[in-house]
Amino acid sequence: MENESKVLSQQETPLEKAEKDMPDEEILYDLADLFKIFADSTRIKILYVLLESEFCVCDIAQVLGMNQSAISHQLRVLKQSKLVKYRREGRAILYSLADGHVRAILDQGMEHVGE
Amino acid sequence: MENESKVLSQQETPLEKAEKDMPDEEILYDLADLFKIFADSTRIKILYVLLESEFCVCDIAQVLGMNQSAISHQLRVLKQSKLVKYRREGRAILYSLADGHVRAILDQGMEHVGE
DNA sequence: ATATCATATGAACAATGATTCATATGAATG
DNA sequence: CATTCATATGAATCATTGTTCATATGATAT
Repeated sequence: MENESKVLSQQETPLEKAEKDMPDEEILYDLADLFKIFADSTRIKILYVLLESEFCVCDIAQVLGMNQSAISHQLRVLKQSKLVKYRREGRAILYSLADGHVRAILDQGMEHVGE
Repeated sequence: MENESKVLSQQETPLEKAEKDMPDEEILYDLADLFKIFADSTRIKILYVLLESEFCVCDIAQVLGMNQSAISHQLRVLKQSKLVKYRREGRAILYSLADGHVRAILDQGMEHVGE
């Protein structure tokens, strides 16, 4: 007759299961890198501005009360991580959100922050 | 007869709306701080382990192949941000996820990373 | 009580990253 | 074509942070 301890010994332990279910190292790095983008209040502010509409660099800088260079550097980061896209309009370059994931991630975070 | 340009001039511009809809500075800092927690692959790994079950510090250290001190330091960060809780069991201290938000945030991030 | 095991803590170090300043690029306009 | 306006880039600086090493705390078992 099978006793419970014997059955248990054939199953994987929680530790083994945790190890087995762990995503690949590379995926986890990518995930951390994604959250790094959201881990700066300047970038978060930029994303919130772009939730409303597309804007040029100088408008974003004005709303945030920061200099143009700082915003341009951060837009570069956002561009590289495919969270924003851009198009030229006359002299200006208009930035906008690349897709709906940004809003989803911000909203999910806000839910935990609680407001 | 109301013409469209007159109505438009009475409405707020996208820039004004973006400014108005921006959450308070303090909230945005809290949000950035939350994402900072997820912005490190060691902490992400710890959270993934804890998705499975509660574990003691030494088990987590073993699974991740890191020394005990590093894990303890990171658990401190996770504890301070209310993402994990803990209880004593004999000599060991067992850590577990504080609530379901952790899984929700990780899943949302994974969706963008794409796997 | 003392030795042991699990965890926490503090200091030090290296690495990363955000902002500023100065300057370069590059398109548009006169 | 030269000037101007908008944006990008590079170097420098300052702050933050993850890890390690050494050690402290604190509970348990002999």
